[in-house]
Amino acid sequence: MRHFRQQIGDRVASILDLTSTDLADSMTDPPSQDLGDLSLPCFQLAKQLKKSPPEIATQLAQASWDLPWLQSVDTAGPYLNFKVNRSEFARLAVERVLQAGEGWGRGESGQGQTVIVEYSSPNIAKQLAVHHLRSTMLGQAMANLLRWAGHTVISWNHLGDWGTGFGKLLAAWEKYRSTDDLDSPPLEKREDPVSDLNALYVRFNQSCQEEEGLDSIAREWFRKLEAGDPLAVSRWKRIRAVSLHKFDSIYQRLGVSFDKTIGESHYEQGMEAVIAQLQDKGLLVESDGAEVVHVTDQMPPMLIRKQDGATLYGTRDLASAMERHKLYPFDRCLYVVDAGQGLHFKQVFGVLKLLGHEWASHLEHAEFGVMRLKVDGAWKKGKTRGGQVVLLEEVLNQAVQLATRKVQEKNPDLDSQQVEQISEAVGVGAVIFSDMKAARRKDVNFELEKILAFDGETGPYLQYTHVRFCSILRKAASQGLAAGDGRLLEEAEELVLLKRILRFPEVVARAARDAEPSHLSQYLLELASEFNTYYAQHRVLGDDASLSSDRLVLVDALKKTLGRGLQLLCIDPLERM
RNA sequence: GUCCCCGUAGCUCAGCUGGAUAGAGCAUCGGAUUCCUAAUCCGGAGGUCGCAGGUUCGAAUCCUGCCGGGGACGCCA
Repeated sequence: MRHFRQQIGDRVASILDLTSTDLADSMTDPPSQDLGDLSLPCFQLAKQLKKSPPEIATQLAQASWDLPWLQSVDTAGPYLNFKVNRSEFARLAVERVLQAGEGWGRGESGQGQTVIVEYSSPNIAKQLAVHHLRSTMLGQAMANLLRWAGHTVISWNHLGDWGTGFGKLLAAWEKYRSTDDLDSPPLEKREDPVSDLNALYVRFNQSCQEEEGLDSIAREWFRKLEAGDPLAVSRWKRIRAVSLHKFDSIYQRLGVSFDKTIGESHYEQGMEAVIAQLQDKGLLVESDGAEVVHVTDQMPPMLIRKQDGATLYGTRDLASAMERHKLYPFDRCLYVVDAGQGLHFKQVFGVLKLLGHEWASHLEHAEFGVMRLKVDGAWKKGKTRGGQVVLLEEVLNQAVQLATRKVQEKNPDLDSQQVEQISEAVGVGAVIFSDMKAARRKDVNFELEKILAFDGETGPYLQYTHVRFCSILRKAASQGLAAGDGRLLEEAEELVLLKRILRFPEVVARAARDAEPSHLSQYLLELASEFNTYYAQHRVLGDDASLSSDRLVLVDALKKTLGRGLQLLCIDPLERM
């Protein structure tokens, strides 16, 4: 749509003899279609030209407008309103989309820019819970959007595979061998090894409350791991491997993948070098036996090394950022992590800046609101520690199960393989969309009933709309109907749809810029809703063959837009459901 | 106490870098299916945009203060 606004902007600039203009961006849609299809408020110009807004509007309206896709230019007080020549506009719009082909919506706003997106980043030896959905899906959608906007993206999974917690796990492995020996059956052969590991961990933690000395045993195991003790390392590696294997199976269902999966353990060797740098710059300060860096007066100091000499995850984040920048000198690096870690990232970014790294300003905490679970009637942040987690996989399975029933009921002729494939896409899509519908900063209360509601503004609604497009295209193909050029698309609802379609590239660019997938979610809902309104009023394939051909091409453009949009959100666009 | 995020209809949320009468979905009430999938569509009812100032020709949108909710604030990640 910007393409068209730009033409108006250029013409206005030449009429008024202005050189630099950003008029294309200040144009809006009039509040009603009676007033026009596009509007330029003249207040800004009034300031520049020292004339009243209505005066300028009048002057512009009286000038000659030779854009072939414009019908008329009118004023409404300070507003300059344009009416589009529907036939010509439609022809040009359709042409634009179809020429772009599979690359429709692709932008060049990110050309030549490298972006790292860190997301998901689960801890190994723990199951993925529903709340992991947030970082995982938001991050994957951001990566997709940034790529589609032209950036070079490196998607990054910063695995939590290091820390004193693993000392506990290794201690538990040893302690409970008589009741649950992880070597028989071996971890790798078990049905759900991660769940077994998690159970062992929880059990150990509970014992810590009652039994004295378990903590020091756990610390000792972590020390062994750090020192490279063969048994500790081999068990840790096995734990890591089975965890990754499990994660991958879920990532695959969600359409999630990473260019880099690097655990915190990777940075362990680099810790001393980081600390040396901080020391050289005179930033490291002793405080209560620990070592800290004072970032600014606005925030508490960042803890670098504990009293016992061990480093913390923040120190590893410093090392990680520096290594990343060496490998891929990025223009942006997004951390898709919950808002609760705001201070932590401020400290990390601040320390990097103190170290003299210019690129510290390229680091962004793409924060999101927490997911709360209902615990004893109150909404609480879901935590693994106390048990009480809802497993992501179980939520997916429940959604798919419900979708299966629905698909079978609506479409009894499908064979079982089709039902399975469609249900998976609908169920998983519903879960994914429910997580990305609202702005990422909003906290979300986990309500299974709402996720499983397939009516209204939901993933299934979008997929259903896509299915309608496909049905029409299938039917047209079976009739051998050719695509038209769009010049007969003169209905008001058709203009609404064409304008909506043309905004797609702008929406992608904005969503990428703001790291805000919900911009796309909202856009797709509007597109679907406008189409369904149209669909209820007009027949696409009717008696008039040439009109049908033109409407067909509109449906094709809609399908390209919605289909691509769904893919960017990791939702599978379906042919039937 | 300090800092961060949020506060729009009964509930869940849109509202783009300020622009012409604040929009959806759910729930509720009433309608639509000979015809491209009714997982849909149409209509009714429902709002002092938390409150008070300020900036501006113009504020739900920007600034300040207050209130309410959530979160973070040193040896977990």
